[in-house]
Amino acid sequence: MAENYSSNVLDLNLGVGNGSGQVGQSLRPRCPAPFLLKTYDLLEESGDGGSGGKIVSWNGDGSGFIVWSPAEFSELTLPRYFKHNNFSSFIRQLNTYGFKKISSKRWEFKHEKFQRGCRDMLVEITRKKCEPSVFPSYLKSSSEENAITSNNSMEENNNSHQLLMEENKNLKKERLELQMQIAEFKSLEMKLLECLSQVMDNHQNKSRGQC
Amino acid sequence: MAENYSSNVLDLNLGVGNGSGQVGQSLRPRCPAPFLLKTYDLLEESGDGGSGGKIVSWNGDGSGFIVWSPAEFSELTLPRYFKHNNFSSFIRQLNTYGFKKISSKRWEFKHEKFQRGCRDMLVEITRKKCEPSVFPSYLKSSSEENAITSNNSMEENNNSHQLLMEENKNLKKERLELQMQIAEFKSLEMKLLECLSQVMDNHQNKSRGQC
DNA sequence: GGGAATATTCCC
DNA sequence: GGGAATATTCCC
Repeated sequence: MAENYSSNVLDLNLGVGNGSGQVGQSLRPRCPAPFLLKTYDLLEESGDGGSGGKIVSWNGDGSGFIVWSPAEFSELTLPRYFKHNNFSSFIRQLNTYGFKKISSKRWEFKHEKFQRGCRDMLVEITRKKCEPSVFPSYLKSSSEENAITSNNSMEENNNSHQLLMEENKNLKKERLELQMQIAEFKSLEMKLLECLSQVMDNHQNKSRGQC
Repeated sequence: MAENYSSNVLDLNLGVGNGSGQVGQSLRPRCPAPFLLKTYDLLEESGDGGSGGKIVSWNGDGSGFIVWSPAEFSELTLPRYFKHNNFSSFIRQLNTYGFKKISSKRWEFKHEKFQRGCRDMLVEITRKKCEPSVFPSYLKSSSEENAITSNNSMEENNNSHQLLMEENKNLKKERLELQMQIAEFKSLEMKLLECLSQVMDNHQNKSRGQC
Protein backbone atom coordinates (compact mmCIF):
# COMPACT_ATOMS: atom_id res chain seq x y z
CA MET A 1 0.00 0.00 0.00
CA ALA A 2 1.30 3.40 -0.93
CA GLU A 3 0.92 6.44 1.17
CA ASN A 4 0.35 9.45 -0.94
CA TYR A 5 -3.39 9.24 -1.29
CA SER A 6 -3.96 6.94 1.62
CA SER A 7 -2.91 9.60 4.05
CA ASN A 8 -5.62 10.46 6.45
CA VAL A 9 -5.67 14.13 5.78
CA LEU A 10 -6.92 13.60 2.31
CA ASP A 11 -9.23 10.78 3.02
CA LEU A 12 -12.38 12.48 4.07
CA ASN A 13 -13.10 16.05 3.43
CA LEU A 14 -16.79 16.02 3.99
CA GLY A 15 -18.96 18.67 2.55
CA VAL A 16 -20.37 19.72 5.86
CA GLY A 17 -19.63 22.41 8.30
CA ASN A 18 -20.50 25.38 6.20
CA GLY A 19 -20.03 28.45 8.24
CA SER A 20 -21.66 28.60 11.60
CA GLY A 21 -24.61 26.32 11.90
CA GLN A 22 -25.01 22.99 10.32
CA VAL A 23 -26.29 21.66 7.12
CA GLY A 24 -26.53 18.34 5.55
CA GLN A 25 -26.83 17.19 2.02
CA SER A 26 -29.11 19.87 0.78
CA LEU A 27 -26.34 22.40 0.42
CA ARG A 28 -23.75 21.99 -2.21
CA PRO A 29 -20.38 21.31 -0.71
CA ARG A 30 -17.46 23.49 -1.62
CA CYS A 31 -15.31 20.58 -2.62
CA PRO A 32 -16.02 17.33 -4.39
CA ALA A 33 -16.33 14.05 -2.57
CA PRO A 34 -12.97 12.39 -1.93
CA PHE A 35 -13.99 9.45 -4.06
CA LEU A 36 -14.47 11.68 -7.09
CA LEU A 37 -11.20 13.51 -6.64
CA LYS A 38 -9.29 10.30 -6.24
CA THR A 39 -10.89 8.71 -9.26
CA TYR A 40 -10.20 11.79 -11.34
CA ASP A 41 -6.60 12.11 -10.23
CA LEU A 42 -6.06 8.42 -10.71
CA LEU A 43 -6.97 8.90 -14.35
CA GLU A 44 -4.71 11.89 -14.75
CA GLU A 45 -1.85 9.96 -13.23
CA SER A 46 -2.41 6.97 -15.49
CA GLY A 47 -2.34 7.43 -19.20
CA ASP A 48 1.26 8.47 -19.28
CA GLY A 49 2.18 5.45 -21.31
CA GLY A 50 4.11 3.38 -18.83
CA SER A 51 5.80 0.12 -19.57
CA GLY A 52 3.05 -2.41 -20.15
CA GLY A 53 -0.42 -1.82 -21.56
CA LYS A 54 -2.78 0.67 -20.05
CA ILE A 55 -4.64 -0.33 -16.92
CA VAL A 56 -7.15 2.49 -16.90
CA SER A 57 -7.60 5.66 -18.93
CA TRP A 58 -9.97 8.30 -20.19
CA ASN A 59 -11.90 7.25 -23.25
CA GLY A 60 -11.36 8.81 -26.63
CA ASP A 61 -13.11 12.13 -26.16
CA GLY A 62 -12.62 12.34 -22.42
CA SER A 63 -16.32 11.94 -21.70
CA GLY A 64 -15.75 8.85 -19.60
CA PHE A 65 -13.14 6.31 -18.65
CA ILE A 66 -12.27 2.70 -19.24
CA VAL A 67 -10.78 0.12 -16.93
CA TRP A 68 -8.78 -1.94 -19.36
CA SER A 69 -7.55 -4.46 -16.85
CA PRO A 70 -9.76 -4.91 -13.82
CA ALA A 71 -7.30 -7.36 -12.26
CA GLU A 72 -4.33 -5.02 -12.40
CA PHE A 73 -6.52 -2.07 -11.57
CA SER A 74 -7.67 -3.79 -8.39
CA GLU A 75 -4.30 -5.01 -7.28
CA LEU A 76 -2.16 -2.05 -8.24
CA THR A 77 -4.24 1.07 -8.65
CA LEU A 78 -7.01 0.83 -6.07
CA PRO A 79 -4.88 0.39 -2.94
CA ARG A 80 -2.88 3.47 -3.85
CA TYR A 81 -6.00 5.60 -3.64
CA PHE A 82 -8.43 3.72 -1.43
CA LYS A 83 -8.48 1.52 1.64
CA HIS A 84 -9.20 -1.62 -0.31
CA ASN A 85 -8.40 -3.52 -3.47
CA ASN A 86 -11.86 -4.70 -4.43
CA PHE A 87 -13.12 -3.89 -7.86
CA SER A 88 -16.68 -4.39 -6.74
CA SER A 89 -16.33 -1.78 -4.01
CA PHE A 90 -15.08 0.67 -6.60
CA ILE A 91 -18.06 -0.13 -8.81
CA ARG A 92 -20.38 0.30 -5.84
CA GLN A 93 -19.04 3.80 -5.36
CA LEU A 94 -19.45 4.61 -9.03
CA ASN A 95 -23.08 3.60 -8.78
CA THR A 96 -23.54 5.60 -5.61
CA TYR A 97 -22.43 8.71 -7.46
CA GLY A 98 -24.58 8.01 -10.48
CA PHE A 99 -22.03 6.79 -13.00
CA LYS A 100 -23.35 4.60 -15.79
CA LYS A 101 -21.71 1.63 -17.41
CA ILE A 102 -22.07 2.37 -21.07
CA SER A 103 -20.74 -0.74 -22.67
CA SER A 104 -21.53 -4.37 -22.10
CA LYS A 105 -18.24 -5.38 -23.63
CA ARG A 106 -15.83 -3.46 -21.49
CA TRP A 107 -15.64 -1.56 -18.21
CA GLU A 108 -16.44 1.89 -19.49
CA PHE A 109 -18.18 4.40 -17.26
CA LYS A 110 -19.63 7.84 -17.73
CA HIS A 111 -21.09 10.61 -15.69
CA GLU A 112 -22.32 13.81 -17.23
CA LYS A 113 -20.23 15.85 -14.83
CA PHE A 114 -17.13 13.70 -14.91
CA GLN A 115 -15.04 14.74 -17.88
CA ARG A 116 -11.39 15.08 -18.72
CA GLY A 117 -10.11 18.57 -18.05
CA CYS A 118 -13.09 19.48 -15.90
CA ARG A 119 -11.90 18.76 -12.40
CA ASP A 120 -13.86 21.74 -11.14
CA MET A 121 -17.07 20.20 -12.36
CA LEU A 122 -16.77 17.31 -9.93
CA VAL A 123 -18.36 19.42 -7.26
CA GLU A 124 -21.62 19.07 -9.17
CA ILE A 125 -21.73 15.36 -8.59
CA THR A 126 -23.67 14.27 -5.55
CA ARG A 127 -24.36 10.96 -3.92
CA LYS A 128 -27.67 9.45 -4.76
CA LYS A 129 -30.04 10.11 -1.94
CA CYS A 130 -30.42 7.24 0.44
CA GLU A 131 -33.16 8.52 2.63
CA PRO A 132 -32.60 6.63 5.83
CA SER A 133 -34.15 3.83 3.93
CA VAL A 134 -36.94 3.17 6.31
CA PHE A 135 -39.66 2.70 3.79
CA PRO A 136 -40.19 0.07 1.16
CA SER A 137 -39.43 0.98 -2.36
CA TYR A 138 -43.03 1.07 -3.42
CA LEU A 139 -43.64 4.02 -1.18
CA LYS A 140 -40.59 5.87 -2.23
CA SER A 141 -41.28 9.28 -3.61
CA SER A 142 -39.19 11.42 -5.82
CA SER A 143 -37.60 13.90 -3.53
CA GLU A 144 -34.61 14.11 -5.74
CA GLU A 145 -32.94 17.21 -6.92
CA ASN A 146 -32.04 18.88 -3.75
CA ALA A 147 -29.13 20.00 -5.76
CA ILE A 148 -29.28 23.69 -5.57
CA THR A 149 -29.39 25.73 -8.70
CA SER A 150 -27.59 28.65 -7.29
CA ASN A 151 -27.04 31.41 -9.76
CA ASN A 152 -23.44 32.31 -9.48
CA SER A 153 -24.53 35.82 -10.25
CA MET A 154 -24.71 36.71 -6.64
CA GLU A 155 -21.47 35.75 -5.17
CA GLU A 156 -19.97 35.44 -1.74
CA ASN A 157 -21.42 38.17 0.41
CA ASN A 158 -24.29 36.70 2.30
CA ASN A 159 -25.67 33.94 0.26
CA SER A 160 -25.67 31.90 3.44
CA HIS A 161 -29.04 33.43 4.01
CA GLN A 162 -30.17 32.32 0.60
CA LEU A 163 -28.82 28.86 1.25
CA LEU A 164 -30.62 28.66 4.52
CA MET A 165 -33.88 29.63 2.90
CA GLU A 166 -33.29 27.12 0.17
CA GLU A 167 -32.58 24.39 2.65
CA ASN A 168 -35.59 25.40 4.61
CA LYS A 169 -37.78 25.06 1.60
CA ASN A 170 -36.36 21.65 0.84
CA LEU A 171 -36.88 20.50 4.38
CA LYS A 172 -40.50 21.52 4.27
CA LYS A 173 -40.98 19.71 1.03
CA GLU A 174 -39.36 16.66 2.52
CA ARG A 175 -41.57 16.90 5.56
CA LEU A 176 -44.63 16.89 3.38
CA GLU A 177 -43.43 13.81 1.58
CA LEU A 178 -42.72 12.02 4.82
CA GLN A 179 -46.14 12.92 6.13
CA MET A 180 -47.73 11.55 3.00
CA GLN A 181 -45.81 8.35 3.38
CA ILE A 182 -47.04 8.05 6.93
CA ALA A 183 -50.58 8.54 5.71
CA GLU A 184 -50.07 5.73 3.25
CA PHE A 185 -48.74 3.51 5.98
CA LYS A 186 -51.75 4.22 8.12
CA SER A 187 -54.03 3.28 5.28
CA LEU A 188 -52.03 0.16 4.60
CA GLU A 189 -52.12 -0.81 8.24
CA MET A 190 -55.89 -0.53 8.31
CA LYS A 191 -56.22 -2.69 5.24
CA LEU A 192 -53.95 -5.30 6.73
CA LEU A 193 -55.87 -5.35 9.98
CA GLU A 194 -59.09 -5.64 8.09
CA CYS A 195 -57.73 -8.47 6.03
CA LEU A 196 -56.45 -10.23 9.11
CA SER A 197 -59.78 -9.85 10.77
CA GLN A 198 -61.61 -11.33 7.79
CA VAL A 199 -59.30 -14.28 7.53
CA MET A 200 -59.72 -15.04 11.19
CA ASP A 201 -63.46 -14.70 11.02
CA ASN A 202 -63.52 -16.99 8.07
CA HIS A 203 -61.38 -19.47 9.88
CA GLN A 204 -63.61 -19.29 12.92
CA ASN A 205 -66.74 -19.90 10.89
CA LYS A 206 -65.36 -22.89 9.09
CA SER A 207 -64.17 -24.40 12.32
CA ARG A 208 -67.58 -23.98 13.86
CA GLY A 209 -69.35 -25.31 10.84
CA GLN A 210 -67.40 -28.50 10.89
CA CYS A 211 -67.67 -29.31 14.55
CA MET B 1 0.14 -2.99 6.75
CA ALA B 2 -0.17 -6.66 7.44
CA GLU B 3 -2.56 -8.98 5.77
CA ASN B 4 -3.84 -11.56 8.17
CA TYR B 5 -6.75 -9.67 9.58
CA SER B 6 -7.02 -7.21 6.76
CA SER B 7 -8.12 -9.92 4.42
CA ASN B 8 -11.50 -9.23 2.98
CA VAL B 9 -13.06 -12.51 3.95
CA LEU B 10 -12.91 -11.67 7.59
CA ASP B 11 -13.81 -8.08 7.32
CA LEU B 12 -17.53 -8.05 7.34
CA ASN B 13 -19.69 -10.89 8.41
CA LEU B 14 -22.91 -9.11 8.94
CA GLY B 15 -25.57 -10.48 11.14
CA VAL B 16 -28.28 -10.38 8.57
CA GLY B 17 -29.94 -12.87 6.36
CA ASN B 18 -31.34 -15.05 9.08
CA GLY B 19 -33.63 -17.67 7.67
CA SER B 20 -36.22 -16.44 5.28
CA GLY B 21 -36.11 -12.84 4.37
CA GLN B 22 -35.67 -11.14 7.61
CA VAL B 23 -34.62 -8.21 9.46
CA GLY B 24 -31.29 -7.38 10.89
CA GLN B 25 -31.19 -5.89 14.27
CA SER B 26 -34.15 -7.49 15.94
CA LEU B 27 -32.64 -10.93 15.62
CA ARG B 28 -29.45 -11.70 17.41
CA PRO B 29 -26.69 -12.30 14.93
CA ARG B 30 -24.92 -15.60 15.06
CA CYS B 31 -21.52 -14.03 15.18
CA PRO B 32 -20.11 -10.91 16.80
CA ALA B 33 -19.33 -7.77 14.89
CA PRO B 34 -15.95 -7.87 13.19
CA PHE B 35 -14.77 -4.97 15.28
CA LEU B 36 -15.35 -6.90 18.50
CA LEU B 37 -13.65 -10.05 17.27
CA LYS B 38 -10.65 -8.13 16.09
CA THR B 39 -10.33 -6.20 19.31
CA TYR B 40 -10.64 -9.37 21.35
CA ASP B 41 -8.13 -11.29 19.26
CA LEU B 42 -5.77 -8.36 19.28
CA LEU B 43 -5.70 -8.63 23.06
CA GLU B 44 -5.15 -12.35 23.02
CA GLU B 45 -2.30 -11.93 20.59
CA SER B 46 -0.69 -9.23 22.66
CA GLY B 47 0.24 -9.95 26.24
CA ASP B 48 2.77 -12.59 25.30
CA GLY B 49 5.55 -10.51 26.77
CA GLY B 50 7.43 -9.47 23.67
CA SER B 51 10.61 -7.49 23.69
CA GLY B 52 9.69 -4.01 24.83
CA GLY B 53 6.95 -2.96 27.21
CA LYS B 54 3.36 -3.89 26.62
CA ILE B 55 1.37 -1.87 24.11
CA VAL B 56 -2.07 -3.12 25.04
CA SER B 57 -3.36 -5.82 27.36
CA TRP B 58 -6.24 -7.09 29.44
CA ASN B 59 -6.46 -5.45 32.84
CA GLY B 60 -5.77 -7.33 36.04
CA ASP B 61 -8.93 -9.37 36.34
CA GLY B 62 -9.72 -9.50 32.64
CA SER B 63 -12.79 -7.33 33.01
CA GLY B 64 -11.47 -4.73 30.60
CA PHE B 65 -8.36 -3.71 28.72
CA ILE B 66 -5.74 -1.01 28.76
CA VAL B 67 -3.94 0.70 25.91
CA TRP B 68 -0.59 1.36 27.51
CA SER B 69 0.93 3.16 24.56
CA PRO B 70 -1.57 4.85 22.24
CA ALA B 71 1.20 5.92 19.88
CA GLU B 72 2.58 2.44 19.33
CA PHE B 73 -0.89 0.96 19.41
CA SER B 74 -1.95 3.26 16.58
CA GLU B 75 1.13 2.79 14.46
CA LEU B 76 1.76 -0.90 14.99
CA THR B 77 -1.34 -2.65 16.22
CA LEU B 78 -4.27 -0.94 14.55
CA PRO B 79 -3.19 -1.35 10.92
CA ARG B 80 -2.75 -5.06 11.46
CA TYR B 81 -6.42 -5.41 12.30
CA PHE B 82 -8.16 -2.45 10.74
CA LYS B 83 -8.04 -0.27 7.67
CA HIS B 84 -6.55 2.68 9.49
CA ASN B 85 -4.09 3.73 12.13
CA ASN B 86 -6.12 6.37 13.93
CA PHE B 87 -6.55 6.01 17.63
CA SER B 88 -9.60 8.24 17.55
CA SER B 89 -11.35 5.99 15.04
CA PHE B 90 -10.73 3.07 17.33
CA ILE B 91 -12.20 5.03 20.24
CA ARG B 92 -15.17 5.97 18.11
CA GLN B 93 -15.89 2.31 17.53
CA LEU B 94 -15.56 1.52 21.21
CA ASN B 95 -18.16 4.17 21.94
CA THR B 96 -20.41 2.88 19.20
CA TYR B 97 -20.44 -0.51 20.88
CA GLY B 98 -21.01 0.90 24.34
CA PHE B 99 -17.59 0.57 25.92
CA LYS B 100 -16.83 2.91 28.79
CA LYS B 101 -13.57 4.60 29.63
CA ILE B 102 -13.16 3.85 33.31
CA SER B 103 -10.12 5.84 34.19
CA SER B 104 -9.20 9.42 33.60
CA LYS B 105 -5.53 8.61 34.01
CA ARG B 106 -5.08 5.90 31.44
CA TRP B 107 -6.80 4.42 28.40
CA GLU B 108 -8.72 1.67 30.13
CA PHE B 109 -12.04 0.49 28.70
CA LYS B 110 -14.74 -1.87 29.83
CA HIS B 111 -17.87 -3.44 28.53
CA GLU B 112 -19.97 -5.76 30.60
CA LYS B 113 -19.91 -8.36 27.86
CA PHE B 114 -16.28 -7.98 26.89
CA GLN B 115 -14.19 -10.11 29.20
CA ARG B 116 -11.09 -12.22 28.97
CA GLY B 117 -11.87 -15.84 28.25
CA CYS B 118 -15.41 -15.05 27.12
CA ARG B 119 -15.08 -14.73 23.38
CA ASP B 120 -18.51 -16.31 22.97
CA MET B 121 -20.06 -13.49 24.94
CA LEU B 122 -19.12 -10.94 22.30
CA VAL B 123 -22.23 -11.83 20.38
CA GLU B 124 -24.22 -10.12 23.11
CA ILE B 125 -22.70 -6.75 22.29
CA THR B 126 -24.64 -4.63 19.85
CA ARG B 127 -24.14 -1.27 18.24
CA LYS B 128 -25.81 1.62 19.96
CA LYS B 129 -27.57 2.76 16.84
CA CYS B 130 -31.14 3.91 16.56
CA GLU B 131 -32.86 0.58 16.87
CA PRO B 132 -36.50 1.24 16.02
CA SER B 133 -37.25 -0.88 19.08
CA VAL B 134 -40.74 -1.90 19.58
CA PHE B 135 -42.97 0.99 20.36
CA PRO B 136 -41.29 3.87 22.09
CA SER B 137 -42.76 7.22 22.70
CA TYR B 138 -41.46 9.37 19.93
CA LEU B 139 -44.80 8.97 18.24
CA LYS B 140 -45.60 12.26 19.83
CA SER B 141 -44.73 14.53 16.99
CA SER B 142 -43.66 18.04 17.66
CA SER B 143 -45.91 19.46 15.05
CA GLU B 144 -46.53 22.74 16.70
CA GLU B 145 -43.14 23.46 18.10
CA ASN B 146 -42.27 25.15 14.91
CA ALA B 147 -43.53 28.28 16.45
CA ILE B 148 -40.20 29.79 17.03
CA THR B 149 -39.22 30.64 20.53
CA SER B 150 -37.89 34.03 19.76
CA ASN B 151 -36.57 35.89 22.70
CA ASN B 152 -37.68 39.40 22.18
CA SER B 153 -34.50 40.46 23.83
CA MET B 154 -32.66 40.49 20.58
CA GLU B 155 -34.45 42.70 18.18
CA GLU B 156 -31.98 43.46 15.49
CA ASN B 157 -33.31 43.01 12.05
CA ASN B 158 -30.47 40.61 11.65
CA ASN B 159 -32.23 38.04 13.73
CA SER B 160 -34.06 36.69 10.72
CA HIS B 161 -30.94 34.69 10.14
CA GLN B 162 -31.09 33.33 13.65
CA LEU B 163 -34.74 32.51 13.20
CA LEU B 164 -34.07 30.71 9.99
CA MET B 165 -31.40 28.63 11.61
CA GLU B 166 -33.67 27.86 14.49
CA GLU B 167 -36.49 26.82 12.24
CA ASN B 168 -34.07 24.81 10.21
CA LYS B 169 -32.92 22.93 13.25
CA ASN B 170 -36.49 22.21 14.26
CA LEU B 171 -37.32 21.00 10.79
CA LYS B 172 -34.46 18.56 10.92
CA LYS B 173 -35.53 17.32 14.28
CA GLU B 174 -39.03 16.86 12.96
CA ARG B 175 -37.72 15.04 9.94
CA LEU B 176 -35.92 12.60 12.18
CA GLU B 177 -39.08 11.98 14.15
CA LEU B 178 -41.07 11.38 11.02
CA GLN B 179 -38.46 8.99 9.73
CA MET B 180 -38.57 7.11 12.97
CA GLN B 181 -42.31 6.88 12.80
CA ILE B 182 -41.98 5.47 9.35
CA ALA B 183 -39.54 2.92 10.68
CA GLU B 184 -42.11 1.93 13.26
CA PHE B 185 -44.73 1.54 10.60
CA LYS B 186 -42.50 -0.57 8.51
CA SER B 187 -41.79 -2.84 11.43
CA LEU B 188 -45.47 -3.01 12.24
CA GLU B 189 -46.33 -3.83 8.68
CA MET B 190 -43.90 -6.71 8.67
CA LYS B 191 -45.31 -8.07 11.87
CA LEU B 192 -48.82 -7.87 10.49
CA LEU B 193 -47.83 -9.62 7.30
CA GLU B 194 -46.11 -12.32 9.26
CA CYS B 195 -49.14 -12.74 11.44
CA LEU B 196 -51.43 -12.88 8.45
CA SER B 197 -49.24 -15.46 6.86
CA GLN B 198 -49.29 -17.64 9.95
CA VAL B 199 -53.02 -17.44 10.32
CA MET B 200 -53.52 -18.40 6.71
CA ASP B 201 -51.07 -21.27 6.97
CA ASN B 202 -52.85 -22.49 10.03
CA HIS B 203 -56.15 -22.20 8.28
CA GLN B 204 -54.86 -24.10 5.30
CA ASN B 205 -53.57 -26.95 7.40
CA LYS B 206 -56.79 -27.36 9.33
CA SER B 207 -58.81 -27.35 6.15
CA ARG B 208 -56.67 -30.04 4.66
CA GLY B 209 -56.84 -32.11 7.80
CA GLN B 210 -60.58 -32.06 7.75
CA CYS B 211 -61.26 -32.89 4.16
C1' DG C 1 -27.73 -1.72 -9.62
C1' DG C 2 -28.92 -0.84 -5.28
C1' DG C 3 -30.42 -1.67 -0.07
C1' DA C 4 -28.47 -1.96 4.19
C1' DA C 5 -25.03 -3.09 7.54
C1' DT C 6 -20.56 -1.98 9.56
C1' DA C 7 -16.22 0.94 9.25
C1' DT C 8 -13.80 5.26 9.09
C1' DT C 9 -13.68 10.11 9.27
C1' DC C 10 -14.91 14.80 10.64
C1' DC C 11 -17.10 17.87 13.52
C1' DC C 12 -19.64 19.65 17.63
C1' DG D 1 -19.23 10.97 23.63
C1' DG D 2 -21.92 11.09 19.89
C1' DG D 3 -24.28 12.85 15.28
C1' DA D 4 -23.73 12.49 10.66
C1' DA D 5 -21.26 12.11 6.36
C1' DT D 6 -18.62 9.16 3.25
C1' DA D 7 -16.34 4.51 2.55
C1' DT D 8 -16.31 -0.44 2.35
C1' DT D 9 -18.58 -4.73 2.49
C1' DC D 10 -22.21 -8.15 1.89
C1' DC D 11 -26.26 -9.55 -0.11
C1' DC D 12 -30.42 -9.62 -3.19
